[in-house]
Amino acid sequence: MIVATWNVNSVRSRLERVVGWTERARPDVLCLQEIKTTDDLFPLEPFTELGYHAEIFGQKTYNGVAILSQTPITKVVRNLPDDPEDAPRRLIAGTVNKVRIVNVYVPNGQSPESEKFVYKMDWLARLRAFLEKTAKPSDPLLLLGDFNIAPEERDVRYPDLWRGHIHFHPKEHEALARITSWGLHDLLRKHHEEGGLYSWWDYRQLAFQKNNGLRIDLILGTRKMLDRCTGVEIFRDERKGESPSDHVPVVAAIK
DNA sequence: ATGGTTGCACAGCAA
Repeated sequence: MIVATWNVNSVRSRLERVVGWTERARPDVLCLQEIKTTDDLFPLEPFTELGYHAEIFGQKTYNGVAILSQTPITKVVRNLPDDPEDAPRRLIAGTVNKVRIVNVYVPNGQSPESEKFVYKMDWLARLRAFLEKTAKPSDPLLLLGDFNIAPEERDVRYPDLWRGHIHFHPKEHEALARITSWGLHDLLRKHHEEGGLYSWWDYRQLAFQKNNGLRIDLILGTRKMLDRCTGVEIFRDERKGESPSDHVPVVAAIK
């Protein structure tokens, strides 16, 4: 089973690219973040033509997540249990081929001094509680998406410049460690020890041309998933060409 | 340190 995550930064403005990549890569499961559309305006047809089922959890203008799958998606959950009805739409979970898929778009946090950073920390704590409450570390479970956190120095091109800012802040690392300590492993690190593997480059300051990147799009898995994982790849080329997302797809193969 | 770019939606926010 091929499982992919991609923050597409608007599925409607990026439709041709997203459909084109999906057609070539043919993931069994594709988790999208920042679809930036309400459910009724999600461009479903090109995906159903490719044979995908879809569970969408969108909103106007911002955020929004979706799971596309070549096999049916069951037991769908939208947002965290303690989220109010009008909370930003950042989480959708479902079961595909007996694997629990938890697709997240973690809050950006804006800056470590902002209220939004407090919200990011709280959201991550509630995500940890959600895992505890709804799953077991012995389950076949993947937690994947845009974490807006680069785990380690080797995941950041210029760690000394990023340290203490959002995406590479000690408090974020604590919050992420709380989540992984529940029983999750960074699947990419089973197969790749090296640095320089990034999934996001800012649109500004020619960040991609200078390779000022971060690995903030992660595929975490329970022990069973770690054992079944046969490879993880980052599709760096999707940052090139006409109107790319600022993120690229990350893909895990699960036997 | 600041401001750089993109999307949505048509000003200014979020990232």
